[in-house]
Amino acid sequence: MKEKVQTSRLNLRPGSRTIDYRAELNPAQYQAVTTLDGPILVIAGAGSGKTRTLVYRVAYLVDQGVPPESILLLTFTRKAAGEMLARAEALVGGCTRVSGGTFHSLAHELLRRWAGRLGRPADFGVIDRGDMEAILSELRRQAGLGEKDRKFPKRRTVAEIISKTANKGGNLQEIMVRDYVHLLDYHQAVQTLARQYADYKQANSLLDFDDLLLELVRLLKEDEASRTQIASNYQYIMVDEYQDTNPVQAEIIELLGRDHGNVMVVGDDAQSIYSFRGASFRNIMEFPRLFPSVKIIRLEENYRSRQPILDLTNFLISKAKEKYEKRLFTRRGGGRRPRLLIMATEKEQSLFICRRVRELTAQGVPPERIAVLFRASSHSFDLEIELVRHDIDYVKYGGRRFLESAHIKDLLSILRAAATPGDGFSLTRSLLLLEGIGPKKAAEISAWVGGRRERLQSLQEYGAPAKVRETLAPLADLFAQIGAKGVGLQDRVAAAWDFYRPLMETKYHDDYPKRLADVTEFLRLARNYSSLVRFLTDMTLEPPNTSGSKNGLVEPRGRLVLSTVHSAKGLEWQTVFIIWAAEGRFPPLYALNHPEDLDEERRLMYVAATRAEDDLYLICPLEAKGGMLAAWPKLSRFLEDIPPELVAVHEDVTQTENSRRLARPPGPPPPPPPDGFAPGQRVSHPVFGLGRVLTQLGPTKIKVDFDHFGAKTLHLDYAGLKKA
DNA sequence: TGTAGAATCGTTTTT
DNA sequence: CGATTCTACA
Repeated sequence: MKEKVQTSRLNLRPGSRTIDYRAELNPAQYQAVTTLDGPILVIAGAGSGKTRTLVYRVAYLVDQGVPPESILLLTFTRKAAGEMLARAEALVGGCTRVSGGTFHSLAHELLRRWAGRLGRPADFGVIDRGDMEAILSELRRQAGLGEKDRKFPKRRTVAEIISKTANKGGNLQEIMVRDYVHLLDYHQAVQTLARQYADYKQANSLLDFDDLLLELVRLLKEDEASRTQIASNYQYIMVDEYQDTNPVQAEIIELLGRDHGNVMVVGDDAQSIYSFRGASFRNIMEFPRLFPSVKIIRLEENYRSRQPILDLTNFLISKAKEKYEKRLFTRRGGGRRPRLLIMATEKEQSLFICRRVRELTAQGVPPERIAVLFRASSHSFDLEIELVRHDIDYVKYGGRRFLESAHIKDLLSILRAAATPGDGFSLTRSLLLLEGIGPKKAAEISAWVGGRRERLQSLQEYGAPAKVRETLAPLADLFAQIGAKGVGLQDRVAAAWDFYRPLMETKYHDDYPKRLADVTEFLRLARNYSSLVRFLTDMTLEPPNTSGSKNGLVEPRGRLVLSTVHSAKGLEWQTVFIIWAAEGRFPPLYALNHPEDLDEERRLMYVAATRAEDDLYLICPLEAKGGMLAAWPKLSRFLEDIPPELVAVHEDVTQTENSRRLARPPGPPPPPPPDGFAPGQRVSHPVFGLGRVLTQLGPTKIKVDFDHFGAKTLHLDYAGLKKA
């Protein structure tokens, strides 16, 4: 069969080193590694050697004579895949191939090969969330929906609703009733946009991330012959980070594994942090329903962190409302208690980290063994400024990515338009680059092309004044050049760049050099590929998150690591700083009202804290800033009730001023005491906006129902509440 | 009418 | 910094 999927290549040569499985693994790990038949569910705690177990299992299976290409290894993130590859190579090395990658890359590859069975073209384009949002706002503009209506749902929210509907298989209205009650007025409009979006994808041969998985399920379900044939390629299926999968992914696993049941999934319910895209830790508990003969193995020994860190993380997670009991322990003795630092300002926080990183590296700790973690990528902006000023080199994971920059999107859209003539979306974007062509003409021309390759390559024949034809000619030539047979990928990419370079020079004159560096990186990445389509889809499905990446992971050698908590999943460092552990940031403001969201935020804090091996710093600047924080600056609720013996408050940074601030929250200067508010009175709050007074609970306490944040109890001295 | 450029706004997390 | 909205001009 030629339908093997080889998205990532795991290079292994068992025998290049003798592995003594029994000695190198603990009994539970050993059992997981060596069980050959039937489904296995591994419930594992943080730092328990999950990846190690999977890697050893691959080696073991190969030792047992299982052909490596019939082992399918699936992970949720490309980072996890990269990590696994790296460890596997460290373990053995060699050149054996294992099938695998992310669910999305698997789906993409299978769909391309089997597109005919679904009656769709094999050269569909794949669009990411940014593309989806761009399409939605264009559709909204065209339909003239909610013009000048400031309350109209943002394109991001519309995209979210549509994606949730796809993932949960429910209907759009139900989803909106449950999660977007405040937008229910717009339900008709959203419904319309959803329909138009579906039509748009159909017309332009596009699939979004959700479609990839859903279409694969459709293929496997509707065509039993295809399913058996595809499934027979994989004798063993292994899934890492199973708590991050959604029901659609679970279905894929079931469909691929049901013939033999040799499916092993590994996960930790306490680390489920992707519910916003339909993942649920409940999936783990659903697994035995999919595979009733499952064997359940628990890995509870932690090999990463020292006991004082585990004491704290055990406490953190014990407060979660819903969880499966698990108590991690370690044999790693000694270690210091995690330190909790309250600072007056963000600046102090940044300076403290610079100073401490300097000290640590002076003591011989490699910078790449130190990480600073935060809830949202913007939280590190000030720190980044200070790091540059202190000449401390760093890499940053998460946040704005390479592909989101306009210049890379431009270049990519030219290549995509040329490679997939049906992709009118990319064609439109390419056309917009040309002088004198705006949204109207671009849409017109794109419609005229209508997916026909001949027309794409002779754009100048589009009936229009000579001036427009003149503008179009170079682009048509370029498409012809890229689309020509027998041209190598490098030449195609180079041609696109030759075309775009002068445009970029004028369009982004100010920061041309900075963007040029990105393009150079883009060209370098292209050198690893020989097929244009392959390159383009990898750019969408597994984009590098910054320059200098390998396996989607930046080599941090010699550099401090900055990361969002989401991107830190699965990684570990000797020393970890968690910054902005403050109400309104971690947990973020928008989570304060939803208990389920708060539970996920708590797990997020748990994931962050469990990344630390030896030392953990929790830092909270008591500074209200830009309306990001709660009513007044306050330590994160997750850390507030920690028993004092579990953390150390570091004295030399908690200066007198800070102690005073701690004793009484500072907040904005208290407004003159209002005369009192009557129930029903409309009020406005600096952070929560408009609302209606419910009851006054006492001289300083009042309960207000905010339009966008629900009911809240406020302290009148601090809240800055005004009559509206 | 449609395009280009200036001013303003807002910013979770990810496949 | 990118998206959106506003304004000037062809």
